[in-house]
Order: sequence, then C-alpha cells, then structure tokens
Amino acid sequence: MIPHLSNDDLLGGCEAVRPILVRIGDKWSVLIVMALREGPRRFNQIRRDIGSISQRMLTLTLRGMERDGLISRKVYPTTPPRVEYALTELGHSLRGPVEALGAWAIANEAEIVSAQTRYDAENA
Amino acid sequence: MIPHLSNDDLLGGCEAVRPILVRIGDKWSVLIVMALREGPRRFNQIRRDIGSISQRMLTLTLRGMERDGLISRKVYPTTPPRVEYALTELGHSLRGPVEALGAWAIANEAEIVSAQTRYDAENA
DNA sequence: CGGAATCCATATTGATACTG
DNA sequence: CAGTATCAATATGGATTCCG
Repeated sequence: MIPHLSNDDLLGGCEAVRPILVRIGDKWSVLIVMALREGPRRFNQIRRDIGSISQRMLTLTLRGMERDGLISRKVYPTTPPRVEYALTELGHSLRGPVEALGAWAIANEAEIVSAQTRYDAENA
Repeated sequence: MIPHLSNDDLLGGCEAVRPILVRIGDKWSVLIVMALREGPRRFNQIRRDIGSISQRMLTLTLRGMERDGLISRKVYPTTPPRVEYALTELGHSLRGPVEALGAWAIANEAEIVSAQTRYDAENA
C-alpha cells in the first residue's frame, strides 16, 4: 500500500477523473470540441469536418456531450430542419486542459512512437 | 467546412491527441500512473492499491504503458520472482497534463452531474 | 509472485436501410 | 437535413484455471 494515500483518496482524487477521460477520450469527442471551437455548426457540417465519423456515432457522441452539459443543441423548425450545435461555457472551459494534453501528445508523439517501435522490435 | 482549418490541420493538431487520450483514458492507466507517482512498485502492490482491477487488465494495461514508454519493468530473478514497475521520465511528464485535466474534472464534476440530471429529467 | 491461456459477457463501432 | 432502427463485427473487460 501507499501509506500516505488511502484508497478513498485515490477514489476522490483520481477516480473522479476517469469518467471525464472516458467521455472526452473516446474516439470523437475531442474532434467535436475542436470542430465547434469557433462557433455553432450544423450536424452535417460537423460530420464533414471530421470526415470519417458515422452518422450514428456523431449522433451518439453529440447526445452524450449534450447530456454532460458540454454542448448545446438548438433546433430551427424550418424546412428542411436545421439543428445547430455549440459549445457551452463548460465545453469551452474544457478546451484549455484538453489542448494542454494535446500539446503534451504532440510534443512527445515521436518519443512514444519510437518507444513502441523499440518495444515491438525487442519482442519480435 | 471550417475555412481556416483543413482536415489535415485537424489531423495534425487534434487527431494526434486521440491515441494518447485513448491510452490514458482507458479504465486503469490513470490509476496506475497515480499508484506509481511516488516510486517503483510491484505487481501485486499496484493491484492492491487499485483494489478492483483484475489480474488480466493490470497485466494488459502495464504492457501497453510499457510499450508506449510510460513505465519501465524490471525483473529480479529471485525466488519468488520480483517485478518492479516504475514511471519513466516520459511517464512522469504526463502527470502534469493529467492532473490538470483531473483538476478540471473535480472542479466541474458537480456541474456535469447536475447537467446529466437535468437532461435525464427533461427526457423522461 | 507474476504472470499466460482460455472462456464468456458486455460495450463500442460501423454499415445499411428507412423516415419526417 | 437530421436523424432512427437494425444487424454484424470488433473491442473491451471479468472470471477461472494453470504454470515456472
């Protein structure tokens, strides 16, 4: 055991992080945050921005982020229907930490790849 | 499309983040990073630290993080065998961004939960 | 002690077709 | 345009057993 860190501390200090990482660490959320960072966008605009996402996953991911209060959804009852998605304040506040982690990822991507290559070579 | 942001920019600036988020955003990696933050620990020590992780997932997660160069694995050929895991420098450098995101998560957890509750109530 | 191997349940994702 | 419904493929995670 780590003497100065109880399991409750781990739960309180770290386990709370996991659901967040799971949400924003999924396959699409970060890309959606980035697609919306300049302002509201429509469903198929976002879909084209990302390019490879399926309709189903875009719907599911948007719903999840809306449920978490990260994005808002506004429907204009026109024909054809128009739906705009936008980051909430909470969603915008997430950009800082995410981009910090992104900076780390970019800064260390080469080292990670070379570590993977080395590992794969040694365990041929 | 976002005029000032090509798909290549998205790939270069954001998509590089995703594999990292996928790795550390999985169910266990963050807890392992925190368990190792004070120094090297043995397999079953980490397992007891986390408490709920299965042997299989601890092995798999440690392997993945080792492959990414985040942790090191040192075997002492004694009987019984002794294996120590430790954060590499790269692993330690990840603590900052992860803890920043953790701070965001803790700071905004209540707001997220209330957003979820509100959403679930409105979509009864 | 520190795994590897196997089996099984569930979750996630994608492809396709259909709708108001 | 912005979804919903359904099915199939894959990924993920847990339980159990066995081993040097």
